[in-house]
Amino acid sequence: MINEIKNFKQYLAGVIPMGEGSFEIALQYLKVETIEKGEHLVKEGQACNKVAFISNGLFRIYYLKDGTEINTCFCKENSITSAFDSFVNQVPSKENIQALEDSVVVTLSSENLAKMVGENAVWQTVRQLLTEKECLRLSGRATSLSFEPALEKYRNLLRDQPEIIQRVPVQHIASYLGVSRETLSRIRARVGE
Amino acid sequence: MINEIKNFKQYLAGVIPMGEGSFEIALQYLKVETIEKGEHLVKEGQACNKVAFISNGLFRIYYLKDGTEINTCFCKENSITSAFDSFVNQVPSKENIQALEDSVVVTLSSENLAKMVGENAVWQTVRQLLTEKECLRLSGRATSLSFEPALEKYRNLLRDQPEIIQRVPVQHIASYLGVSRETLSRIRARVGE
DNA sequence: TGAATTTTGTGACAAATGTCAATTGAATTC
DNA sequence: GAATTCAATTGACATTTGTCACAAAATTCA
Repeated sequence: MINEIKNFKQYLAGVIPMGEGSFEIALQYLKVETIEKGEHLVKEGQACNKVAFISNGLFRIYYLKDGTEINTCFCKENSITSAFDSFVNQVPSKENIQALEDSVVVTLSSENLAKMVGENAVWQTVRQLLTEKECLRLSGRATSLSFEPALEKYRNLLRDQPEIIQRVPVQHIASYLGVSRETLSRIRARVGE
Repeated sequence: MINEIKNFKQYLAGVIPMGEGSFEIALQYLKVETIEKGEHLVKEGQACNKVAFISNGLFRIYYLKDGTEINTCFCKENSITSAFDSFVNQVPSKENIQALEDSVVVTLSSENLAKMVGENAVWQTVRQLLTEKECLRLSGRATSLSFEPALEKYRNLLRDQPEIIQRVPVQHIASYLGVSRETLSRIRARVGE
């Protein structure tokens, strides 16, 4: 089994204990893709009909508001990324997913996921758990966006996802936190980070 | 079948087509509760082990930050409310759910929901769909909190949930939008609403 | 390497929002 | 129905943040 698939298997094992053979159903459906820095995994307007497990690399999810990009999420190796609304409701995506580093992902189409759910109920549970995880992430994001002043938002990010600050250009972080680049610049100068 | 249960059945029919008899499994597990204005359905620190379908009335979900209440959601009749994190992960709730009007709800414990999933797979799908719905709601909330100036936040709320503005005290709306009461007051004066 | 481009940082100022205090208005209670 | 409490509004001012302009630094690419 190639490394990327192994990583995915291991990731799932951390989400739910899977009996022998449950994962093997997936093998025929999984696809390994290489995405270069700057390339898009999903573009606005496309239907995003897959989820991607990131074996290696880093992505950002963003959408356009009045012509400017607003980042909503950074996804790094050993996690799953997708344009959620598009994937779930089979509608064109409003979101873009772009690689911030050269990346390798394992993709699974919604169609094939549906087949897997039919073959083994554990995959339904996987789907449920991943959805719940996404809920918690979004809930945390909503909390950190409301009422926190810019400094605290930055500190929270520093606490919760310190790697992001190392690996993501400042302009993208600013947009993620909902502050201007300049404000974030000044905050960083003050924090001494 | 009493009215509240009927309402719940009808609500579910809108979420997923349920075959004859699928809903009837639930009857033995559902409980109808009356909550007076001001009372709490869930309090911080408790484990929230149930979801509640609101047949009648209105609730707010809020948490405490440095002693002040921050509202994260308003839930009205014909929708479902719960302290999501607590329900899913069986941990003490950080959220409070309080009735803003005299209300009647139909509750279902997580324990019983699990039983129902065992008896009929459609309930697993119900759970999945409701979780996805919650994701979309949270995603929308995160979007409206980030970068929108106060005026636009208010306009968006006016567009998306006009009833809330009629039925919820202004102070609670301000906290929901992430602005001070005073600022919201001034915005309302300007908008002429 | 060196030029061009992009990203980041800084200063000056304007706009938006928060805070505090006082007032008005509405709801509740006795 | 008057008194009391609570909620909402308004004014004055301080603080935060955004915007614009430009400089410095880093990165990209020929």
